[in-house]
Amino acid sequence: MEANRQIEILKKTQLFGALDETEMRLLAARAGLRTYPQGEILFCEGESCQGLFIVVTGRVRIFKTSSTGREHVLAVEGPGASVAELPVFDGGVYPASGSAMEKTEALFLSRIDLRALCLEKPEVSLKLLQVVGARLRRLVGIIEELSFTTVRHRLISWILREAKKSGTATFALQMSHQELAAHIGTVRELVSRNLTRLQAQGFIAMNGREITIVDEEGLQADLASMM
Amino acid sequence: MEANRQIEILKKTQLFGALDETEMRLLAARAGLRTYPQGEILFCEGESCQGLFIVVTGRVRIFKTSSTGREHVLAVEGPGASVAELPVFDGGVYPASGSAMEKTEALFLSRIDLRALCLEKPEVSLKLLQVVGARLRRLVGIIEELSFTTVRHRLISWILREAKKSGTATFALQMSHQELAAHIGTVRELVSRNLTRLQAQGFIAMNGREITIVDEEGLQADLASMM
DNA sequence: CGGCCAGCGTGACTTCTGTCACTGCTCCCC
DNA sequence: GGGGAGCAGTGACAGAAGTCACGCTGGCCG
Repeated sequence: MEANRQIEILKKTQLFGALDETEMRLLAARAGLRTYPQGEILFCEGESCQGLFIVVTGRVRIFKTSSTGREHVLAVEGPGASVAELPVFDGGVYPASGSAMEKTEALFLSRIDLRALCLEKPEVSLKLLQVVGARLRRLVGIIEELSFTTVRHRLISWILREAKKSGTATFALQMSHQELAAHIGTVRELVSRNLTRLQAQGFIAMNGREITIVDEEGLQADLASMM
Repeated sequence: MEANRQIEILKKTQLFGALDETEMRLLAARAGLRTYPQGEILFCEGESCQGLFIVVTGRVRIFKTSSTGREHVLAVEGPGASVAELPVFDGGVYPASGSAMEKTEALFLSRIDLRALCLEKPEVSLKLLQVVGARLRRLVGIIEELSFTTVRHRLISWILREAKKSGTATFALQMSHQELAAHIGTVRELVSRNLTRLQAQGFIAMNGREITIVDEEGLQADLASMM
């Protein structure tokens, strides 16, 4: 049953997990499941927002594109997360674009339905505020990094974060330098050069697509000294 | 009557303007009016959020500080605006600091009260989402500028925005170069140099603290060519 | 009136950034 | 096995960004 599957999905989302069965059914009836092949655009910067997406499977990359074609990734959202929450309130345009990093299924909820739900179930609004708040925090963090630090610093931060995420000192670089560059707000060449330099300085070791942190304290110290 | 004055104030805010008299009274009873002299800190980056501020008079400057002391202004909010909306949802920390740019009065609402209000009056949540959404848009805009453009570009954008705001080609620079630098994410010296250069190139004319746009199209063209 | 101080303008540098161009490498598909 | 396509490393630059150091000015206060 399509509807039952959707309800299962909805239960796992931060936004709607707390709704009761009846609400859930109503919501599922309104939501449309869409499938996007890898690389497909879900929504485009500048387009008018029509609704919100809930990622079911796959991952969605939220990014800005410059007029020269450079990209800056603002966030990557996986299953259970919502994307493009803005439309609930104003009917403005999407501030960034979203694309599927792999084959992705997403539920689409129109702003009209969502708005109605918010008015009926105030908890949903609060959850939404929570999600948007987290997003706001992340954006402020990005601004801080861009405004006050160098590419090297951002790269080190990224490496440390990634290692922490994996739980060990060694982790696999799962993306191309190009993509990593888009994450930390620079270009491919600088990622390449800075990685090489960190390796030459004995802070990290690289083996194919694997990065090992050799001297974590050194990296930390480097971060501190650059500030 | 203090309470009546507060109600007058609340009526003019985006957030609570639509509430009825009863609600308004309740809210006013809960809110605390605080006064801050010029330069005083309302809240500090990293402190745990306890509530939201409504600016009554004066202006509040929202900014990030780097460890070297550089600052980046994220927003300036005047009467009727709310500041630090985050606490409604999570009890996390303030992502940035807020200070009074001049003598400022602000109403403080605790997160508990606000949360209760949101649950009771879903419209308030929607308004909040609208405000937070606008903030989100602005932050994404800042990231875009920082990530893709130069100081010169940001300065030109700022000048064009400022002129538009004033409605004429001439407007007064109401802040020091230092402060302007904090707005566009750079340092004093670069503001000074770039202003001089724009003047030398005949795009703008400066007379004391007054800036006149001489060649708006030239500026626009410059923006376009840099991208 | 003299001194002080914040704010501005600038020169001299250093370091960072981003671009271009070219070279390999590897994987994949005919 | 032979091309390609896509990614990665690197040298060479040009221009931008930020730092330091100074000198100047105008306003304010004692």
